[in-house]
Amino acid sequence: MGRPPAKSPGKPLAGSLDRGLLPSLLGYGLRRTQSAVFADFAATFAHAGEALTPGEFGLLVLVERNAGLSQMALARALGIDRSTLVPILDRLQARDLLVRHRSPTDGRTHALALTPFGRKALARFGRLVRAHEKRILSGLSAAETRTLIELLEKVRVSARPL
Amino acid sequence: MGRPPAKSPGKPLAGSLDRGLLPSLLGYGLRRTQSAVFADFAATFAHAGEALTPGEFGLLVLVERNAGLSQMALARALGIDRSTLVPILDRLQARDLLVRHRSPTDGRTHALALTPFGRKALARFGRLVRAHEKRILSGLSAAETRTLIELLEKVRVSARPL
DNA sequence: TATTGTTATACTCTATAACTATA
DNA sequence: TATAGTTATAGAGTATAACAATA
Repeated sequence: MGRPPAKSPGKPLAGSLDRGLLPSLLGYGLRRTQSAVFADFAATFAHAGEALTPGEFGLLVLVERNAGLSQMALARALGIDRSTLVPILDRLQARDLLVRHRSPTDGRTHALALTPFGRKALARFGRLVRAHEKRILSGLSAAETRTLIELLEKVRVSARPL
Repeated sequence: MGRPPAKSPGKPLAGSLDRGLLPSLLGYGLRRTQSAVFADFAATFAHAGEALTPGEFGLLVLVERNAGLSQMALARALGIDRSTLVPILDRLQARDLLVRHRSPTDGRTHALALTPFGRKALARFGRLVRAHEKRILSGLSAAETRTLIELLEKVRVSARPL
């Protein structure tokens, strides 16, 4: 949930992957763009004295909107294994952003919820994410933004479902 | 260089990140699409009995096109630290895809090059990548593909240069 | 001194397998 | 038995710091 930024390529070597080689190299463009977007996300938070990864943000939003959900349900929604989720929740819980409550109805599950502090923090995080999104989309018109999101979605469904 | 696929989200919980929350959530769409594309890449290679990550493919192409380059130059081109590159090259060298030659002019550097076997393998890999790209772009017209790549590039330059 | 490659170390994300508690 | 959460373990990407060889 938050691989390090991987700085953008330095000097373009002969035959950089930028173009030429293959039909389109969408995969490569996607990776480069994502890397830049990730770096911008991190820089936005660092500049505000906050620390959060895009994955953590998504997780917190999910918990806020589905208070009481179980770790299994959350793991499924995030597309990760339940064991992968454990240390991530440990960290967020250690930061007092969320808590694991014992479910009264099913002793096996934990009911996840944001703490009051977590809710306040998430409101702050949301503002930062909005500023971040605004910046990375600053070169696109509203129509282009919609188009981009639509095209990404089309690609996503064409990629192997697995 | 090749983080595991991270399966696509399962059942949509209330308030999935899919829409609503923020202006556009381009970052989220980007991550999901990239994850799906990565999975398709892996599946394409696995189906052909080959194993390679997008990062390894990019590295091999760079070495093929810039035979003799140093590890520092390659690390810079890939945007990773030189120490990160070492185990990656170890692995590719162990697979006999590339070799580190001592540079005759500068004893500190290694001149990287593909092996004959590596060149043949890369030709095979290129065909698989083309098939993969064709599949993930199957839902887009040629014009849409161009548009997508252009818009991704625009986003990339808007994201913090860092 | 500065640079290159390597090693040691440390995170994080990812997974599988096995264990515990509960159903 | 089956499910939820945890732990143990392992592989890969990422980095920083220190070291040897070379410039």
